[in-house]
Order: sequence, then structure tokens, then C-alpha cells
Amino acid sequence: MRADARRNREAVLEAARALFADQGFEAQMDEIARKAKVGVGTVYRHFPTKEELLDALIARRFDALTARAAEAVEETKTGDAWEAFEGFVRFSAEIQTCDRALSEAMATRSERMHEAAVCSGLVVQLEELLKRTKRAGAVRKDLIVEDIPSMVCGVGSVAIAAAEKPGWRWDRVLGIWLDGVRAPAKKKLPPIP
Amino acid sequence: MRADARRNREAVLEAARALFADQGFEAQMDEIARKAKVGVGTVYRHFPTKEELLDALIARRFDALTARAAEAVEETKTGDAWEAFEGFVRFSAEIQTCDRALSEAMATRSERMHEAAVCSGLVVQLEELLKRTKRAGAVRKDLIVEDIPSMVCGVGSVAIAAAEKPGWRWDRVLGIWLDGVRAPAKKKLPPIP
DNA sequence: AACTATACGGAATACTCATTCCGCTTGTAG
DNA sequence: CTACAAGCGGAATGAGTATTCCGTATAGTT
Repeated sequence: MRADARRNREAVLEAARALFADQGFEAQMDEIARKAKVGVGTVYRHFPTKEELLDALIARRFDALTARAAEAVEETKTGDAWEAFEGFVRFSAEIQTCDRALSEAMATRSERMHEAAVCSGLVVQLEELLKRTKRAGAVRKDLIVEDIPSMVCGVGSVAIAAAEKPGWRWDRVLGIWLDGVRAPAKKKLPPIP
Repeated sequence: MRADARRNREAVLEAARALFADQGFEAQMDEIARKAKVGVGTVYRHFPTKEELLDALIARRFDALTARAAEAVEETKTGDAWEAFEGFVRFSAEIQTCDRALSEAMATRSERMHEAAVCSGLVVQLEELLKRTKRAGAVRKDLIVEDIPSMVCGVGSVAIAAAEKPGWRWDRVLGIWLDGVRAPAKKKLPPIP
């Protein structure tokens, strides 16, 4: 690959990251190209569709998440399991709430998000993290792995809403969730059928 | 207003309710008109823009919510405060999760939703409900009125996501929230600045 | 029954983008 | 230094859809 091509590809990714993060998926291809100081044609040479461009960005995010989850798993081995769990969950929520497109994708392309989570290895790490945290008695026994992306999805939407209505605080929603998830449980959750 | 006009207006509202509920705001005006057995022109005579059509539907929903909140307030006077609170919260969540457009609006038009909540009197009822529920010691003291729409917004998004990814259960997110909100609190929530 | 203000239908309009196309430029191998 | 494959820019294209417009139909009135 020619050196300029590699440079342009990187510039496009960075421009897209920034614009998607604050405008969501409606950010326009022309604007992304302009911000990357590149023609639209160049954007399309590297990413055949707008969706594939988003996918590329999502894959990066999941890699970061997976790495953080692995750290949390390590932390359960030496330190406090609840701290490890809470730390990872807060990290996920922060990643999510900083990026509007990611939050939209979580709600409207959940299937693809799940695939990305599997590919990056995140699901495996999460299973391990949850298993260890439960074994330590830190979270309620009926919590399941899927409850985590569900919460992240919800928190992401609250963050989007908060742009217009600042009183709606995603960090409070998260705080309540953490309290609700910490052992002991007060009331059993609906079973998965 | 001519009788046929009133009839048509109603038909449009009902068609729009159904289509918005399952396709979200992307439901097309042409399709709404077709479903209402009416020309597009007629839709536009009654509702000058797509947004005003949505607003009309939202106003109806808030009226139902407000009525239910008032009932819950009454219930706190005679029965169990937690039951009253939980009943109202579950009702809100169900209304939300049955309607895709409503859920989208909660995340992306939160300011307008808040206005609708004020106009319908919902906010006043909620304040009263929360005050009484706290006084009875049923919910944590640091819960605020805004935490309720925040949760509803989040739960709505999870419901949208669940259409593609059925493992993400909004009813579990709600169950966790309820546990997190029930007194006593485990950890203080972030203060509103 | 005739009249007319209201309302109706739906083809045409207008606009917003994603995506395509192709003539021009430039990195780089020899 | 040249040749040319790889890459580039950005005007033009095309599809999707909210909204407008106006000739026609009809409810309600006298």
C-alpha cells in the first residue's frame, strides 16, 4: 500500500471518529472527507460504504474494551472483585457516552455490535469476569452477561438525551444500576425464557 | 369541523400511532396516508408537518401517563408506597417499550418530551409521588424526579435493541433499576452540580 | 335541488445525501 | 529520470421522501 494511501486512510478514520462521535451516524460523508482534507472519492476507496466506515471504528472501540476487560479479570485475581467489576463497567459506560454514533449503533444495530463483541473476544472476557465476580460474592447470582450490554445501551441513550436535557444524568443511571447489581439482590430478576 | 374531516383526522392519528410504534419516526408519510385510507394531502391538512403529527401522538401518551401517576399518588395514601411507585414505573416502561417512535423521541427530542411532561401535568404528579414514596421510606433519599425519565429513556432504547438482539431484556434492566432505587441505598449517587 | 365553503387525492416538486465515475496527479520501482 | 500503476478530487448521478399545489368531490345549508 502506498504511503500516502495509508496516511489518508488514517486521516479518514480520525475525522470520522470525531464527527460520528458528536453528530451520530447522520454525520455526512462530504463533511468527513472535508475534515480529513481528502476528496469523497478517497473516503470511498478505503471504505466502500458509510456503514463499513462505522464498522471499522466500532472494531477499534471493542478492542479497547476487550483489553480493559482482560485487565479487570486479572484484577479479580489479586484485588477486590467488586472494584474490578465496577471499574470495567464504568470504563465501558464512559466509552459509550462519549460517542453518539456508538450509542445509536448499540440501540439500532445491536446484532452487529454483538458480532463485534464476539470477534474482539470481549464476550469471553466478560464471561470470565462475571464468573469470578460472582464467585467472590460481589454481584447478584442472577446477573447474566447480556445484562451488561443492555445497561450500556441504555446509558448511551441517556447520554444522547442529556445533550438536550442536561438534568438526565447517565452517571446517575449507572450508579443506580451498580447498586441494583451488587449483592445481595432485593428481588429476583425476570428469568430468561 | 366537517364530520368527514373529524373522522379522517382520527384515522390518520391511529394509522400513525401504529406505524410509528413499530417502525419509529422513519415511518413514511405516504404509508401513513395509505394505512389511514386517505391521501397525503389530507394528512398534511390536519398536521402541517411530520413532527407535529408525532407531537400530537406524544401528547396523548403523556395524558395516559399523568392519569396513571395520579392513581399512584392516591394509592400511596391508602396502600403500600413502594407498590404504588413500582406500579407506576412499570406502567411507564411498558408504554415506552411498546412504541419505537416514543423511545427514539425520548433519546433524541428529550427537550420536547420534557415540555410535554410539564404540559400534561406529569411532572407535578411525579414530584408528589416521589415525595410520598420517600416519606414512607420506600425509595432511597437521593433519588430525584429526573431519574425516572432517564431510566425510561434507557429502557426504551434497550427495547429497540431487543428487536434485533432478543437477549437484551428491558425488563431485566428495569428490575435492576428498581432494586437499585429501593431503600436502603448501597452507595450514594453522583450529586447534581 | 342547488350552492358553496370545506376537504380531498395524489401527481409533481424540491431537497438531501450516499455513491459513482473518470480525467488528473503522484509515489515509487527500475 | 521515466513510466505507469496506484491513488486522488470533486462534479454529476440517482434514490428516497417530506411537502406543495390545484383540480375535483362532497357535507351541510337554504
